[in-house]
Amino acid sequence: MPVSIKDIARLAGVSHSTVSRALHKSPLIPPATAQKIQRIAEEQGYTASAIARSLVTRRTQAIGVVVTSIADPFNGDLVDGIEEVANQRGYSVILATSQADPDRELAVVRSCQERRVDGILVASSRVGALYVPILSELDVPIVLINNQHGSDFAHSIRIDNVHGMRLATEHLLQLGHTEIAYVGDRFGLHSDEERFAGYQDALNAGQIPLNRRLTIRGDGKADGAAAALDQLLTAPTKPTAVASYNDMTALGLIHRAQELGIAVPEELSVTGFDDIPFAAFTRPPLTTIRQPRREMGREAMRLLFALLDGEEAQKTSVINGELIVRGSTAPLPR
Amino acid sequence: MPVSIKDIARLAGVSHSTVSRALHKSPLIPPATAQKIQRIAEEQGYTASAIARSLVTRRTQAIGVVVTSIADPFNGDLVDGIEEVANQRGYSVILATSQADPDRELAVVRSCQERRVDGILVASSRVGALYVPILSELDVPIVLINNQHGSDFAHSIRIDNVHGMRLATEHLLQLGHTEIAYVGDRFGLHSDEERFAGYQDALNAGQIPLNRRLTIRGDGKADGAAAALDQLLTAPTKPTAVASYNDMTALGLIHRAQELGIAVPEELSVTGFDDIPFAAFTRPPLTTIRQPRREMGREAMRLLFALLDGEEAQKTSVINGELIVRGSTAPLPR
DNA sequence: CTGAAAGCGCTTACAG
DNA sequence: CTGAAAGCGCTTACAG
Repeated sequence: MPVSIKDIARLAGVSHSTVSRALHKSPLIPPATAQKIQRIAEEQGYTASAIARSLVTRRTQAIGVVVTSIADPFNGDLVDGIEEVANQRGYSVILATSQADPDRELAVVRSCQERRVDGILVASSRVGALYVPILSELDVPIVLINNQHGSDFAHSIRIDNVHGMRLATEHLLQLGHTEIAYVGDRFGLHSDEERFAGYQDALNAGQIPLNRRLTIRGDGKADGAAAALDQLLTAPTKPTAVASYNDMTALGLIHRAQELGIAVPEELSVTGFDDIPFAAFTRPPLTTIRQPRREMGREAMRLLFALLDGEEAQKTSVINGELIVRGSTAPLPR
Repeated sequence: MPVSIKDIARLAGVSHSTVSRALHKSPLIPPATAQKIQRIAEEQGYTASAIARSLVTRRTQAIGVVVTSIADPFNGDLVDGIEEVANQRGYSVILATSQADPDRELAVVRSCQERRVDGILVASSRVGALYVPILSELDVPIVLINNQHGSDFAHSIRIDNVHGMRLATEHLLQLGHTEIAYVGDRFGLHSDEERFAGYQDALNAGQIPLNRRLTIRGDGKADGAAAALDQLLTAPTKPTAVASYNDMTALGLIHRAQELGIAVPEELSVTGFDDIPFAAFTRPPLTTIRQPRREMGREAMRLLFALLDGEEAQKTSVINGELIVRGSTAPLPR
């Protein structure tokens, strides 16, 4: 239905090869001819078919981005950064959600392949270690962002979880806390293991023995955190501070504490991880570890472009988080 | 580079037509042959080229989605709903951001056209009335979501802004407030005009005269809201309640009020609009008008599919928001 | 400077 | 059941 190069050729009385050249501003075509052809194309509302072009150039100028959910504000920022640098080079983004389901992740990666995207970006990849080879064997370049399987995958960029949680825990130690709890995510999440390791590191460095009763699992969301706090309060020694796996957990903790009449930060200091957009607006505003999401998106896209350009790119780049001190933490009252 | 139908044909000793048929499970091909071909395809890691297929079928099974910014949680939910129903029918989503810039919006729509998407969804379209014809003349079906030009565009789905803000204002009136301020967005936003109209409607119905000193502009964000509150407090009659254009404005208002030692909701009731994910987590939690974002995304996608299926679809569907009463509003103390 | 030709990887009527 | 042929809309060497 849309007008093609042939229609224009007929109208202009030239061959379609000439039209193609004129539209590409080929130096071979004299300006007069080129302008005439361009005018006709304009009049006819011609829009080149990227599909046809891709078939011959073997480039789609499109990259596939797979995230767990686009509704997650974390991914929103990430994709924004990706889009920004993709657009600078005229690339489009094909978005797909994995729903944090490994099978679906593989399926959407496959769909990206069918569309012949030039490269793929996967955030929070959850395919099990068994499937990692499948990803590696794709003949399209792929880079992972904060992947959840520990494996040192082909190319990836990730936040330094150990370092970040150590920062948060050290902050709590410096405030004088010693009974510091850790509320994690569900079992098996690589990032949770790493953050827990950072928590342990800081405790060790501070000569504080690890108290298993103060280590507990949430679910990465507010609800799980509320339940975790209830459980935490049954421990013989009450924590005066808690380092949370992420901001949503911290928010749930604070919410529940307030319901129980426990003042934050006066009676309980709480740290988060992520620095989601609302962390600054909660009451009290959240002390947390900022992940430079947008920048991570940009960086991942740059890495992918480097790969596409055939450059020798580093395999993994690790990004540091930053401690943002706000109002949810306070010195231990003595 | 990827293996093609021809490679498989050679390996299987058949023509590429037969391979094509076998891979599509055509009833023409006997099971034995089909299985053999499928096995070879599997072994060779064959992935069909959607590009080549699209060229002949004239369908890409892709739809273009243009939003102002994907980092905006509002759009995140919307896109999630879109993706959900798109995926059910095997469609992919090509995402593009307009940055709320009309020129860029037109550019990305054009890029979607080049990619020969089967349809286009545009959220919060901001192209001026002058450009609306350009959108209407596309030969690809397009549906708009909450478009910002008042024009009754081809096909669209939108929240009923007048109704929503009337709901919020009526709620305030019922609590006994009479000095109710309105803090809007910047000048010229269609949705702001509509919400303001809803505010006026409720006031009229309640026999409350409109007080211009209580009508003020924010910028749709927390910062602008803080400034707006400062200005509001210089008015001769202080408001006891304020209806805000959106949640971010309400949050900024509450934040600033608390800084100034004004208790919310005891001394000042505040309503929002949108019901962003965090509205339930602020202190006090926000009374607001919920926009069913995900459902709106689903509905828009369904409308687009109806168009693609050649069905007679309604032109505009208007969705009602819902009043969610939480803690930021209280009866006027007497 | 310009056109005819080949080809990108498929689908699908048309013959057999 | 199967293959040869045409064609989707382009790009680009190859001749002239």
